[in-house]
Amino acid sequence: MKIKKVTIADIANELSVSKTLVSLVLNGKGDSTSINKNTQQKVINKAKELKYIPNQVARGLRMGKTKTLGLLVADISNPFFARITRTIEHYAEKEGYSLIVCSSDEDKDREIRLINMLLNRQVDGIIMTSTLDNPDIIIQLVADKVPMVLMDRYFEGVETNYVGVDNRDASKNAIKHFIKNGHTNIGLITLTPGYISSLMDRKQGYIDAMYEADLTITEKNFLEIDYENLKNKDYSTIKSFITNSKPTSIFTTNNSIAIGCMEVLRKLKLSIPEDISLITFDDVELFKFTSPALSSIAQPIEDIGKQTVSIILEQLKTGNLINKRKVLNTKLIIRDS
Amino acid sequence: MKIKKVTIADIANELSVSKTLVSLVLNGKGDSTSINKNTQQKVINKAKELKYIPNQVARGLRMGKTKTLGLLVADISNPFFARITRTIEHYAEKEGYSLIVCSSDEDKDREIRLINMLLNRQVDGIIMTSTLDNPDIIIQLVADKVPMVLMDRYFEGVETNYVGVDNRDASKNAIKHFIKNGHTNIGLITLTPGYISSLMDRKQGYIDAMYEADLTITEKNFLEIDYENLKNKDYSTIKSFITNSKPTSIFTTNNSIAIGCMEVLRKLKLSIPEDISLITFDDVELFKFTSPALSSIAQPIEDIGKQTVSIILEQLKTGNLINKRKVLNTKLIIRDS
DNA sequence: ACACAAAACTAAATCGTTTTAGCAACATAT
DNA sequence: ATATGTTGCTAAAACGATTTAGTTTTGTGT
Repeated sequence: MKIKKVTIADIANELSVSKTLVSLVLNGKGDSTSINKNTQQKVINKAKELKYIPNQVARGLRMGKTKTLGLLVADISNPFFARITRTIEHYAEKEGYSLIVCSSDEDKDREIRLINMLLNRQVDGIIMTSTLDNPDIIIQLVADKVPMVLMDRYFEGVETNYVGVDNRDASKNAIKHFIKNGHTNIGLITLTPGYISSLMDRKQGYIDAMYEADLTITEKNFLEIDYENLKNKDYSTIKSFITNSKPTSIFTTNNSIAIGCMEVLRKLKLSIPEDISLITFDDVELFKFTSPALSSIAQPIEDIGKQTVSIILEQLKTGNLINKRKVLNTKLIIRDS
Repeated sequence: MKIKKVTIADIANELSVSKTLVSLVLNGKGDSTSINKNTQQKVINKAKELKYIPNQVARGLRMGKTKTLGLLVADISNPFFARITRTIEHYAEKEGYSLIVCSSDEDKDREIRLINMLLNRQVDGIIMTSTLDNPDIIIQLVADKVPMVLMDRYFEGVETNYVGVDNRDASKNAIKHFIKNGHTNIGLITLTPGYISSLMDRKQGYIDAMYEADLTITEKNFLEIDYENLKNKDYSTIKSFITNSKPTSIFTTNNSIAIGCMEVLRKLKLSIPEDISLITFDDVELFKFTSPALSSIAQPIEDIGKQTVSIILEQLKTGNLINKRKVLNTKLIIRDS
């Protein structure tokens, strides 16, 4: 049934040499351990002949490293995370690392399970966008010296690596753009788990801008929508928010909310930007082609991925935990909305 | 530097019992091997106390299975694959499987390297959208009894599992729609690696429809664009295709090409559908909101993922290779383009 | 008090690698 | 002739689990 796999022992037996020798040669340590060139070639040939495939699992057990990184995102099907994943894969691969990818679905318990799964699997490091409200587990990971980078979301007071953007400033600029264009009733729609740092900062940026412009903010300016509802495309709360608060402009804190918002506006036969203006965090390629083209805050996705990998690799190479914070720049793209 | 990890031996030592006992208890085999309830509880408590985390790598080595699946897609940042990945993750997780995700980038050599990487890592099975022109490696995998499912793309004459859609029929219907609306000069834009089955079938569906309607087809009806150019947003070939062939309608064989096409049409100041109609394979959520809303062929993404996992799990459970072909239905969504 | 079964537990092998510590043979230098 | 070094190789331990094939202890019936 199951085909017997070729091991180092098979090669050793066929050539009547020791496993040690085979291992040494196959790991390129033949020269430094003064193994006969001839013998080396024989081993290499035999390995090829038998189609030897090294067993990374055995290797991982012995060496205590798996050359695997855990990547925990909120939702891999969200284009923002999908694109980040692609760049992370790209840079990780260069150094021989593979990725175990998983989605927390913005569910705290699920995230904890997944972190444990990744630890079970002995990943060499974890990259994550955490949705936890309580960073105890993260603190534990730091204490256990697990190489880690928080992406997109950090925790106040937790000493670990972080790569993200200046959410507060970016949002502030977007809102200032609204204000400059004469808006005073500006709505903000964000996600319910109120403790996600990136989302909190985006909200704070909104508040900053409003405050600076001496505009009043009340509860009627804010809507928080459940991730679950968003996922199920249940946009009823958005609908009632818009009909009740009647904002002249809306800022959404991520791309999925923006899509929900467009859906609702269309249903309500409200047009953008005539009736309501819209700016959203996260740029998606197609926003350029939506009707109207959506204004958005673009994150430097390529760079986020690159920096993230670079930090985690530095930890893996040096063996020391480091504590870096990279705050990258966003770009406010004003289109027609 | 590196914190010593708690092993089964630590628990055994602290309680002065054997490793065997600990292992048995922790695997829920305590009752069936008649281990004292009291002892069992002690082991469980101690494991919790020491924060024992089972080492999946050691487990994988001993048991010969890693509870990991390899998922090889063309490009994880493409929404089509990102969404499929999400559903595969979902169904795989239910049975305790994690995913090593990687992107071939439509590059044959890269794909071969990635397949070997997955085998190295002893994944229990491989799900892939292969971009190979020569299926020798796939045939070898079948011979080696590696559990596998081809997704989206199959190989003629290779006896293995496949989950996908009826590309030929779906495309044919789309083209028929064009023809019904009076189009005779219908362009088709597809990807260069001409041997990807799904893309070939989509082209064939086009030919079928044209043939049935007695419309002539020449080379001027077709454009193949390099994946590399598409990735780099170099749309020059699309531009010259449109200006030279002057089609009144265009069928694109995937979502990225459609986006490139919209970009070019915009640059050429040609409007959809007045100057040129457009239908594309693959539906993306935002197509609903593009200007104009893009007509498309939607694949049953949820179902593709579900069936794929179900087939690979069946193989893993029974230990037998099976040979299933699931051809699912698409939906032609006619919007305004 | 003795046999016999059931309950409770364990030593050691195993999975496929890497690596430490060392052996044997031969060459070179003193 | 003896020490010293180099070349070429290997045995065995280790990584952390699971599992086979036991052994020992306890309980029950006669």
